[in-house]
Amino acid sequence: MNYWLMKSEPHVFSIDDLRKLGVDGWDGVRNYQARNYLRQMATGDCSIFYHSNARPPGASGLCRVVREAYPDATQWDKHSPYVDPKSPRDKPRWFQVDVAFVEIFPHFVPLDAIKKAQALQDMPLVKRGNRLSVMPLSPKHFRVIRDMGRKGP
DNA sequence: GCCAACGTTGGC
DNA sequence: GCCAACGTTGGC
Repeated sequence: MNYWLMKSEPHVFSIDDLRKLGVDGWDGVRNYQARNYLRQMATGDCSIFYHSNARPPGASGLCRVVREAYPDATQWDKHSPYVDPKSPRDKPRWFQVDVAFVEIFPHFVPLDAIKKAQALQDMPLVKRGNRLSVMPLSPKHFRVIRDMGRKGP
């Protein structure tokens, strides 16, 4: 069982949107390293749902991988903002997984609090210049953020 | 293969 | 809106 953190801009897709849908495809990832992480995900893996470009940014809840990586159809959709005309049909560049809603944290965990938590100092998220939208978490980091979200400060 | 120009991310 | 830190692109 692996743990992840996945970023979404809540004005595009929020944890509340996922709650309403139950399950949704995590498409639109257009960074090779993030794509590689998507391909490492296994059914049952748990992920922190992180709200980026928000006020404040932070961890809003949990989701779970329910379908492993398969080609992201938006790469061939001319009308999609995520279209990639150079991606070959027979050798797709971009992949997505499907995730299911698990929970919304009763206590949203702002980035600020993540930065202040002693146990989270070595997380990739708080390292300078990290812009990855999908990243692995250690079990400890996952647990600490989850517990902050459930119990509050 | 180098690297300048350009585009994107995302916190502030 | 600003800008640091990247990643990507394309000319050479």
